[in-house]
Amino acid sequence: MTGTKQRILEVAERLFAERGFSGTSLRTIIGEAGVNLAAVHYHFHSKDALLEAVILRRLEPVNRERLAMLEACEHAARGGPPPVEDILRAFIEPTVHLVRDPQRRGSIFARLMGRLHAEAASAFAEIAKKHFGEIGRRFKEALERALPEVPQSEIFWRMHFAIGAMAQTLRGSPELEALSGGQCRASNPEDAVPRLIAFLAAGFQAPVSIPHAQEKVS
Amino acid sequence: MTGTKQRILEVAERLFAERGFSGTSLRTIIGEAGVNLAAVHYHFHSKDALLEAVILRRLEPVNRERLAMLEACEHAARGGPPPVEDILRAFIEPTVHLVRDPQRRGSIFARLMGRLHAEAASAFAEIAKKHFGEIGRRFKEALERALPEVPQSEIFWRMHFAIGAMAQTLRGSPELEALSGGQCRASNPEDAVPRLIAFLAAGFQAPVSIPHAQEKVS
DNA sequence: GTCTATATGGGGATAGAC
DNA sequence: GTCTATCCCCATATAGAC
Repeated sequence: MTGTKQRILEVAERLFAERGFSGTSLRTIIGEAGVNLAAVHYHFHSKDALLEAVILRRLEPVNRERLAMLEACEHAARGGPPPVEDILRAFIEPTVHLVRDPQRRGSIFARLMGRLHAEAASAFAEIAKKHFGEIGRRFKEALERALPEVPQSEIFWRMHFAIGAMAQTLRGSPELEALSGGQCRASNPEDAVPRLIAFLAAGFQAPVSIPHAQEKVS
Repeated sequence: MTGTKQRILEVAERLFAERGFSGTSLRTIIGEAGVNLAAVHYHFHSKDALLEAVILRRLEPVNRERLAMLEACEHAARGGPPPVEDILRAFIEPTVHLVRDPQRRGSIFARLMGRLHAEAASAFAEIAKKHFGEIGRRFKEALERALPEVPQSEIFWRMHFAIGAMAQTLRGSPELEALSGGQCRASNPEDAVPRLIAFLAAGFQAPVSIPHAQEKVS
């Protein structure tokens, strides 16, 4: 039966999300998945490759949907730049409302993404660089067109801040939820995403006060 | 000689920041510190306790300076609420321009804080909850006064986003720096902090569009 | 306070039978 | 494809001499 490979992927995804990559051992994974240790090395070749498989399984559809949403809102804008909110939504929503996933597995992967943004796992760093390059450029261009008054390098900074806020939201923050006394359950994407988009859109549109050397300002 | 304890603390801080907690072994630490393995267990009792010592050594002065800066800007506002920018600066700058540290050790700890915000290390979760509670409440109150038009629960959300953006900035992001072709070196606090504050201040002042149940709106 | 030596367990990976 | 058995190394932690 080849449910084995699937079960490994799903348990690994959950445990990596909960405990991090280096905090999760293959033996824990196989224990919860009820499979044999050798099966992991048979289906994937190493722990690093398992992580890569876990990520790619979700990231590729997410990135496809991101581009589709971006193109849709650009088309809707009929030549002009779409509103910043729409561009941000195209980037953020596919990560949360993951594909057409009946269970809540999407949010588990979202937590994994948020967590891996912070972890050292070199395997992830390469994957991120490889798969983020194209997406990043595409959204950067869209944001530049939508924000002609913001210099190019400042767009990078603000994308940086935005991704941090998004990653924090994806992974959740126990101490802040505790502080709010349950008023803000960041783990609930339906509550979080519209607020996040409003916050980030305002940030992107903030006036630029820091001098930027040798740049086209529009 | 008790340089041993110091050297362990400093090497551990750097390695935890670079590779994460579970990604760093005591053996790597003692190798770089040039001390004996048993010395770690003698001076600290366990790896968890070592992490706690590493964090507390920096976090307590940081939180003191945060409160001092907050009180200073509140005093300067003479009864009225201080500008949001000043409140944010009081929270962010002490993490970066750490105490009066001659070397660049401050930024190493900053990276550690950014990274640990994401890692599972239960030891850190407890420390964060304990030491963030007071600071969090204090800054939440200040932000509420400065933003009377923003409902209370929305303040929590925006603090959440802000801390995510701050943590990302503290820890740096190789893929974004690569994308920018070196235009935005997030690891350089002097460049990052003023931009981060401007971005976050705009986000905090964004108009509130999502309905908030049963709350004082001012 | 600092060392050597060692206890004890867990880690990723592989060979080879079935 | 799946299993058992095992290699080999690394992990945290401790005991006890100096």
